[in-house]
Amino acid sequence: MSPSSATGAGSPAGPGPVASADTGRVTGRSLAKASRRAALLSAAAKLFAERGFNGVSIEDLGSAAGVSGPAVYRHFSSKHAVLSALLTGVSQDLLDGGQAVVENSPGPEEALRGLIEFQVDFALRNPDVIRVHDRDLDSLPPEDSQAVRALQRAYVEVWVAVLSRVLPGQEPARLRVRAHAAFGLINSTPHITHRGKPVRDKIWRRNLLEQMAWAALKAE
Amino acid sequence: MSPSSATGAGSPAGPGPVASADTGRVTGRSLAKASRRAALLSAAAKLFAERGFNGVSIEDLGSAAGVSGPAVYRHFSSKHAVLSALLTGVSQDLLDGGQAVVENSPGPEEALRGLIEFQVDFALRNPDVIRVHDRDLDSLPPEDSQAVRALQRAYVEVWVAVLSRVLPGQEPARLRVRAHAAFGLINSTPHITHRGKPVRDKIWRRNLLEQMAWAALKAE
DNA sequence: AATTCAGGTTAGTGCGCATTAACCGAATTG
DNA sequence: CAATTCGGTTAATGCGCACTAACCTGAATT
Repeated sequence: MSPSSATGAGSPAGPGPVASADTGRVTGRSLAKASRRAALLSAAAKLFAERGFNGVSIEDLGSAAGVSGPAVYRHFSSKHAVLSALLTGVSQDLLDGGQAVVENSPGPEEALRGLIEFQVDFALRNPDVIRVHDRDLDSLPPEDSQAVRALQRAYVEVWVAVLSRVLPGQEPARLRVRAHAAFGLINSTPHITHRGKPVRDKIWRRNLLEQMAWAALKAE
Repeated sequence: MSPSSATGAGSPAGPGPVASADTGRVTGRSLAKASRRAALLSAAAKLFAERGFNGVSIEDLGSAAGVSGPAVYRHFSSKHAVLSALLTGVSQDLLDGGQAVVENSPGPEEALRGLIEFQVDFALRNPDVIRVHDRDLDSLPPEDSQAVRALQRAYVEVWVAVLSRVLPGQEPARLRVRAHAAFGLINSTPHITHRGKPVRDKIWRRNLLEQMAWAALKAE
């Protein structure tokens, strides 16, 4: 439910997870702060997914995390910064995870399988974040959204690199369309999910999506 | 570029395209009015796609259609009504088109092929509307969005009915996931499209998406 | 123990923007 | 050729909401 990493980007550049601002000490306060931050991001994922970025007020956000209103500004410099942190975190996780999958795979076919499984797993586990990402990325001020887009592009290129070894001789542009199509296919389930209820983890759904993605990517 | 039908829903229930409100006469004014309305819907599709429903003001909308500000209220009862008309129109078009395709097909395989081609064609021609539909459907007040969702569901059921003849014996729930996945795949291209520029109609793109969709739907 | 500081709180404040009011001139109508 | 209706205009109006101010309290630091 909660985004796994989602560090950085709250204050200008967080020195590391869980540490007091000036001294590097790990105090009781810094722990509390970190968990507040996490709670805020988690609430944000849920609320933004349900009602959209503009449908959620700072007050909503705060009280969903147990504090109320402007306390949010002790953790994020603006409402946009919350969204930014959320999307940056998730994009980074995807990129890291994708790279790890490829590195640990003996060959391109296995890598592609691994990427598919990874993406399906991610989409089924975090439908909220997927939805927010699809819908509200453009709500960010350009400079913020560029960072997210850069991560996104890098992730796509991970896929394209693998695809170019599985389907040698295909133009990169074609491969990029293939990758995007696969994302669209795999990420389609959040649209079925009815308003925020966690998708019950039917295994057949996971398998079906994997089969379809594989078939689509290898088509022709 | 402009949505094809998109009648109805402006005033409570438009009696028919292009006719003076009270008398059924086709006067010069009613023509002008109809074209204003069309211009507004077209502008709305473009602007909403670029900036999102909440990123577009009534003023923006009006001036993009050559009139300014509150004149919009002479054609739509509210900003939401504009979005509603847009999405209702497009959903109706899809449903009608899908049903027509199925009716004119000799058998299930041809019907499925036809549906795929129809959807790909639509997605490549109207990326704006696809994007608005994906992103801003939840910005509507519940009673409006239900109408759109109903049309959407009906369209999905057209696909499911065809799929159940192509893949006999599969549970409807599985087929529904397949249909949604196919939509996700096919509708993925608007996400590549860079900010409103019309997608140059590369044929290979169309063919590739059709191949992938077909492969995905028949997978396993 | 005295001091600092960080995270909360509750009141503003100000702006953007949807919607409404009041008014106009030209097409439609009888 | 009056009377009317309609689509347009510009000027309020009012609300929702992001953000700021001022203040409070208790943990961290010394």
